Amino acid sequence: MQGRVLDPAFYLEGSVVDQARQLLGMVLVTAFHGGRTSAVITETEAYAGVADRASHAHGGRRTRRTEPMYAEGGTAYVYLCYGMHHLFNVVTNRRDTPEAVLVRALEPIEGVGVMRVRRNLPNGTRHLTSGPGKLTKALGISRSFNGKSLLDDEIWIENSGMKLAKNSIEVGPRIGIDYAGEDALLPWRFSIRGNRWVSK
DNA sequence: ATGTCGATTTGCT
DNA sequence: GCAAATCGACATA
Repeated sequence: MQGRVLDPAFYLEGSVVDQARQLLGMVLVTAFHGGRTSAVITETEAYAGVADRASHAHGGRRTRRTEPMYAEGGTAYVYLCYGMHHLFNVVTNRRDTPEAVLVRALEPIEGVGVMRVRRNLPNGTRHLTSGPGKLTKALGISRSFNGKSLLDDEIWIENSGMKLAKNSIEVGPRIGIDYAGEDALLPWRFSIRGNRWVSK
């Protein structure tokens, strides 16, 4: 299944909610000295910039940590969550418009052996990449990837060309953002219906 | 199958 | 200090 690198224009046009939905079915690839790994994006969430109370950039908050969210669409935003998990986001929109898509789950394609080693799960298991903290570990995404361009050759996204039917996309509220008040109810979480590789 | 809890660091108050 | 875009270990049923 040979995909094409996603057109840079994808990251710049349209709303982040649409982009989160469209990223389902696309393939996230990492390639560096530790090996090459790739996996289908099966679950995403949209974080819609300064107006979204769940977003790290809410109200224009701009710190060392959130700085990559303000970069041009097509940049990686990787941050440490709960002091131990790296979470990977795809930054979208123009510079200084801080929107991002959190990638919450993947279905492995290439490099399953490497993923097992990185995750320290020697035996067959379905939990390799079914969560936002797990998938970064499996693909070797640490904070050194923070701010990297997705148009470069260490981490990028390929468009498989597969078009998902509307009824094969499951929609719901985002996870773990109870602090966001009413915005916690927004239907901005997307996953491939029936796919086993989604978070719990 | 479901529930509780500890880990561990960053960024705010 | 405290809560956080989480995970895995362990307990109980």
